[in-house]
Amino acid sequence: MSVKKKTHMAILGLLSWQPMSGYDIKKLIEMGLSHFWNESYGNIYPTLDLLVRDGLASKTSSPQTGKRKRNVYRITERGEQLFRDWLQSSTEPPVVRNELQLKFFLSSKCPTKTSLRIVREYEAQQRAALEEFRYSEAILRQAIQTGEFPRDVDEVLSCQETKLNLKQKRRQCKIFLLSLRHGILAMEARIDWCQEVIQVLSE
Amino acid sequence: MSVKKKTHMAILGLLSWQPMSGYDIKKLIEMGLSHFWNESYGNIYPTLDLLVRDGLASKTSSPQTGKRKRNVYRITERGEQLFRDWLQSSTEPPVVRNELQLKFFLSSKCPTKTSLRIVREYEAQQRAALEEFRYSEAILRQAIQTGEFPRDVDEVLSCQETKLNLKQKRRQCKIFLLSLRHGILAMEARIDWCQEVIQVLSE
DNA sequence: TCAGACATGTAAGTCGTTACATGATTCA
DNA sequence: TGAATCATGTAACGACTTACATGTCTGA
Repeated sequence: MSVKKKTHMAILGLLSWQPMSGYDIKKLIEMGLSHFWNESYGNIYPTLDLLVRDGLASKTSSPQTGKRKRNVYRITERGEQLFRDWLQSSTEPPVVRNELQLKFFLSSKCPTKTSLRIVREYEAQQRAALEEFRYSEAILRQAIQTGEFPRDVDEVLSCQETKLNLKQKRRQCKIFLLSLRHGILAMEARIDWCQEVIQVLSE
Repeated sequence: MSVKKKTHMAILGLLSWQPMSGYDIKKLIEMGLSHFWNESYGNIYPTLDLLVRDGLASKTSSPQTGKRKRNVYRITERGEQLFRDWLQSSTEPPVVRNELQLKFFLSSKCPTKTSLRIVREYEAQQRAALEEFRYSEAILRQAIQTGEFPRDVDEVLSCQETKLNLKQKRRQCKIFLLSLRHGILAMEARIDWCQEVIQVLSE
């Protein structure tokens, strides 16, 4: 059993926090991971089946009286083991395909204003995204300081099985924040780059 | 004819510089674009066929006497048009999947040293890549100042069809350099992030 | 002469998304 | 009552990559 399919590991990692349904997983990723990871339903549901097939997770259908049908998945011992192995394993740098950079590069034979338009669009996108990120950042910083976790953050952090104490929660929240910081620093660097381009090409 | 398949546009854009073979395209990408774009042979050759089929490029087989077989592709008027349309079109931000960030995020329930190991590996990777980039940067800066273009850079920039003058070459070289700068700024930001993580998690 | 670059291509597989299909429950 | 959200799934397609297959030319 090699450690390679990333979706498997992503889902396993989330299940290692708490048992969840496919729907939960999707929502969780949308809420807090979308700036570095994304999954579609069409990928999540089949993967959950495979995890069960391979004994890495177990499925509990819960059509409890009056309740909606819900398939809750729980990570198994083997699943935990595989996940830990993957966490330890080295990470190959991804093969990049950045369409905007491609456009910019290929604009070299066009008029300068073409290059500039491309870069300005990029800058606007980055600035807009950065604003949202900074907002989330402020909320998280507050939460870490005060110990008062906003509803949605708490949902992500909370775990019915093993009640987390405040210290554990704070640590998780810190990681959460640092993940966000990666996005923020990356965006700031991109905006700096845009400024540099505009300056150099305007000479 | 919509503007969507990125590989088509990447190849069209390179052909807009000068006629090339599939092999040339691959080498060119490996040499100068790999930090923001990549293509495999298994993608390039079929795409070239499609471009010809759609009238966006023309193929000239040249098994000239004594020469090796070589299929050279030339962009057509329609191809140029489509490429320009694509350059003008807006660029959607890519759906990201960053395995390292995923690992870091999912390490939040593990011991701190697990998170730290992940980040330190990342930092080492970035520093190694940065060093190479800085080297290329120095060469390009020199070239722009002196007007003396190194062999491989010149190969990328040169164009048998329409001889470029020094000014045009310098502009292309600037774009080349600025593309590199994007990579450099991104890497520096990532290294900064690693430092921040190490500091915060060591408290 | 033979390794390594040059050169082209295909078939199978990987890994994912989009669109579709279905239906229950909640709440305004 | 009907829109929104909850919830699960599948089939078709998309956009590649990898591995394979094949052969040529060049220069040490």
